Amino acid sequence: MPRAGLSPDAVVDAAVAVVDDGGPGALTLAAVAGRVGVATPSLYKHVRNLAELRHLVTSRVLEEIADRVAEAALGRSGDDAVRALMRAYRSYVVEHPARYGAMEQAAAPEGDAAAERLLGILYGALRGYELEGADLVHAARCLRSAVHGFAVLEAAGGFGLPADLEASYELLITVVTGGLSGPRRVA
Amino acid sequence: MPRAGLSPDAVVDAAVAVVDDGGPGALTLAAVAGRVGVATPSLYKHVRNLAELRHLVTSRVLEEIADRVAEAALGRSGDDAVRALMRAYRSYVVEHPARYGAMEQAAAPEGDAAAERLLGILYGALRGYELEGADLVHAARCLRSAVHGFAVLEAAGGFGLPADLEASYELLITVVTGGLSGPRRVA
DNA sequence: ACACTGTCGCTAATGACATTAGCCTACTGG
DNA sequence: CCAGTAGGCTAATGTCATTAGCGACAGTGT
Repeated sequence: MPRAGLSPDAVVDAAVAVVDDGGPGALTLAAVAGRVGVATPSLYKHVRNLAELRHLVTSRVLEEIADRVAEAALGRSGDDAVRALMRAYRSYVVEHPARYGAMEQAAAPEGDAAAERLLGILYGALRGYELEGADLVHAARCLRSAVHGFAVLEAAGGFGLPADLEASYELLITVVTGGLSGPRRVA
Repeated sequence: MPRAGLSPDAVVDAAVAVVDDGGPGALTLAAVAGRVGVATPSLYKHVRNLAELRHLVTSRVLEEIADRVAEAALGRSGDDAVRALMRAYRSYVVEHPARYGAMEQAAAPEGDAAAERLLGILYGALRGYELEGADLVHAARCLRSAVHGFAVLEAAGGFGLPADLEASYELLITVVTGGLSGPRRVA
């Protein structure tokens, strides 16, 4: 038997592919093994178990989002940065709804590097608003809620007709930028 | 063997209880059967399968949220109504995070009555803003995104420290009400 | 009282998965 | 060339969902 030449990364690649066709529910070790042409137990040489594989998948997805969002926000600041970030975020979800949905099954591990990075980018985009301490934290949470909420609903088909989703999202962007840049200090 | 006196509703009750302790991942037919003191296959007399049970659970949760939110918004209008609605929504999530999380595994069936009702309440709360047609739809989507996004993140422990979540949510309320009542027509 | 019928619960069996144990062999460094 | 390890495999176990088929109990109409 020739070696399959697997690696943890290759397993995650395959897992992502499985999710892409078939949706989050299709992510099983059997499916991944089948895709890379290996018996199911062989995967355990590269991945601790299904739970870990799921975490690796969400880390991968977070990395991809962070890459895209970082590039979009690069060289921008204030409302402009937040707008670009939000649009880039959604563009990922629109392109890979199944991947985004896959994250629901395994939250990012505490202290996950990709999650931290994405969060950092988000804080960076808010820098232009000159928020301090707790206010900055609150603003970041609002931004996350808005972006993630829309993403989850759209990825899951939670909105009725897909029509005009762009316009809805533009409104959300307006609401968020308007609300976070305007009224400081809400307590 | 004395009858257990089950019914679809009773099965959903038990399923919700299973989710409450144990989290969404603990929802299995075996666990539900054990809780009501019945063999697993007996559940099929009341529920088509696990997928349907999950849907029934999400309908139940949506009903509970709709009840709470409807009462909160009753007799209020405009920003006041939206504020009350948002606070009531989150209060449910804080009390029953596992139930809320359980909805991720089974989106509301197309045309689900509870989902429609909740959506209707939401539209009702926005009535005070005098939005028309597409603008109203966009506003509703923004409201849903914000509320659901925050809820998902909080229920999943997605925010770091739980500290000050109240303040963060109040900011979100301010952002949403400010953004939706102010600038009509964003196109 | 009594048979009748359908409802509801049970046991047995099947099949998909995850996971573990233990074996065997292809590479890799000396 | 040789040894050791990494990476694959088969076999076995346990949990679950799901289906099939069996029996008992409750309510109905006589």
